[in-house]
Amino acid sequence: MATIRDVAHLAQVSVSTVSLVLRQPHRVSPETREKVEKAVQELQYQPNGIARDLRVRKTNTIAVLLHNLSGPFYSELIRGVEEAGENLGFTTLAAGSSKSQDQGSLRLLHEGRVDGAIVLDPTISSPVLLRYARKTLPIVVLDRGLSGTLQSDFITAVGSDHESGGYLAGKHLLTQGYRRFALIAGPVDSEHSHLREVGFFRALQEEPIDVTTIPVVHGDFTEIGGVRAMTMLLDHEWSFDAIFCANDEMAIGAMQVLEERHVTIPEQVAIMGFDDIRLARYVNPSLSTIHQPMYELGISAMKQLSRALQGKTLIPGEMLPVKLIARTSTQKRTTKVGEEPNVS
Amino acid sequence: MATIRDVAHLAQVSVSTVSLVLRQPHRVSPETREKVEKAVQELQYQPNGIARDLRVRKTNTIAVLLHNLSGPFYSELIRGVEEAGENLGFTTLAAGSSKSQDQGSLRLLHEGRVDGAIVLDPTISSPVLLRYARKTLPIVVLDRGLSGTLQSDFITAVGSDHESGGYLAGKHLLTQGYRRFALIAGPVDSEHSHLREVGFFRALQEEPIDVTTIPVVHGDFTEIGGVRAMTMLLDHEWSFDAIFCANDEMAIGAMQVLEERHVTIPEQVAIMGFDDIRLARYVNPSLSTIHQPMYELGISAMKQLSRALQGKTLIPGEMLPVKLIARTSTQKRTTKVGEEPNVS
DNA sequence: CCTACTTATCGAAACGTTTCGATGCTCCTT
DNA sequence: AAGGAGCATCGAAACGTTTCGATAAGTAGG
Repeated sequence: MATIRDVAHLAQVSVSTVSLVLRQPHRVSPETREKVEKAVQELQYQPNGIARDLRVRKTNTIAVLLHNLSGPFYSELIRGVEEAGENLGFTTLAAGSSKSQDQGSLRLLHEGRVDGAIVLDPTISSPVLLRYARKTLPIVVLDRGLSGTLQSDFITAVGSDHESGGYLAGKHLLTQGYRRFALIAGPVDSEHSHLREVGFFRALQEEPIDVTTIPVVHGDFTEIGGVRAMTMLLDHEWSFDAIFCANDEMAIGAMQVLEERHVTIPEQVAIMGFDDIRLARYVNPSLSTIHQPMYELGISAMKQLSRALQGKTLIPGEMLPVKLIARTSTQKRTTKVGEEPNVS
Repeated sequence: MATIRDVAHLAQVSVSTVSLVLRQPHRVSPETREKVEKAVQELQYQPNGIARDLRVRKTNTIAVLLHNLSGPFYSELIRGVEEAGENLGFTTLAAGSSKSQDQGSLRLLHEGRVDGAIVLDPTISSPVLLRYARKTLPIVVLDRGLSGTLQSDFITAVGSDHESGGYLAGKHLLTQGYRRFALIAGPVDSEHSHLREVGFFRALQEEPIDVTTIPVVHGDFTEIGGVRAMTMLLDHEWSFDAIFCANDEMAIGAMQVLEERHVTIPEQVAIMGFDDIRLARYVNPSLSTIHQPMYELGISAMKQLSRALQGKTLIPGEMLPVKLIARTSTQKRTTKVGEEPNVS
């Protein structure tokens, strides 16, 4: 690889002049500029970004840390980050996180290879993030909780309004005429699941419905977890006419069990998910759910980061609105189904 | 941020000694080692990766270039790359590619920020890649063609065996008893689609079946493209009892049209896709397809890269076997359907 | 014609590491 | 006791840029 020195030599000028031509062409006379440009061409010179970064102490790069790059769930979100980043002049890197700290994505942070980070990986603990965050490395956590209070001025969260989502789900099921509910929640320690549950119950209580009689079983956010949860619910002969699942994956698992047991959806039981993953539209019946504004979340996160890098103060914790997506799994009950819609 | 100089100062040793402690601890006496380690702790010293990279002219980082990070299709593949990379001591970065060349992912390549690249993005042209590839920056293209002959020793391809995939699909439909075929291909310039088609026809000719009478319509690999293609096929009143689609997305689009028109699958028409995307298992009826070994492809690509970086020569063009996934969309025809399975 | 200002170019320092060869020491061998 | 080997430590150069202050040359004003 040719260096700036080689170019300078070939063009018979100093190294600094070459640099000047590259960065502020107007400051150099047309003749020398041309000489230099010719040399650059001839040598196919490409400035070394690493050297540049070292010198200017800035990389114009931000990292997106994912649990694994596998999540189809996050694709829209990343697209938002990337697009906003491009407009703002940043290169976006995505990295999955590996177990060891000295390798993989965390290396990007502590070795100063990026100017900022957007963290989606729930397996990276808040204390760890807190340790890395600093003026020259602001961090935005996205779609995940930030357990404990945040001491740092250089870290913030953006996410969607899970509580409202739960509320929307509850309201929807109520207006559709359902009255006897069951809940398949996420892991107990999932803040998101908890918020969705809280919102859901808030809606029911407005009716009012006695929420203490509603069975709640905790799944693990996976399809198979949904299968297990639903099986349990059914085996214990709980009665209900609508199920709210804390995410779509579990809802889909639950639907499979219902189908096997010849329980019709939505006639006998309505089912509602959360997230609006792609699959939701395609399962049979199509799954009603709550849509999170993934793309907008990405944009928003990137903007926050950019603000922070300009030295502005971070906005503490942004929350974006979600949207109800009504599909057939919660279609209004036909009156012919002979069950009284009574409370509890 | 503390630098190595600060550490040296605090520990009362030279800079080089600190470096030695960090890289080859055994070469320094226990006493000084301890002094240095204490200073490192106290200052929370983290070596600057950029400076290190500049000095040693190596980044231990490889880039995965995607068209957009959105592809759920590629998640398994990236997982393979990442895992293999981790074992080999590389950090993996994924980057979507943007339009401008000076920004985004290509910057990683020409500015020397990575030691190698795995390219999945079909929008990056082969000449461009050819220009970047060199001894110190080997490139592996994955799951995409490499148009034209390859002059470079530093670039290679790994992909799956699309021709065999097509063949497998053809064979499968034949053994299931189908005899009158139609084809929904990809874009005309898609090498993959072409290979799949070739393989498919090879299978049919073994029967033998006169392939010249088989209608082929070109889609664009999208769901909506599948809808259009299927509509066309139906409107022109072609008769067929099985359709091979060059990918699952289009197959799913096609299925929607069939359902609307009350054509039953697989009784009246069987349908077969390619790729085995997640959705394939969930559509109704579930879609028979050809599975590509995405994870293995990722592993393989990473290994190639690692070989190249060790100065070994690249293996020219690896091709991994695919697998038939038979589901209900091609279920064996029941004999009661009164159509003679005649040739042509 | 001298001074003051502007413009074009340059040299050198700096960014934070790693690594090579040099410098002392200590200890062993003969 | 002299010489050599081996070890611990160090100084300095190098990686490839950018940028600051200096210098030289040219221009304008009085």
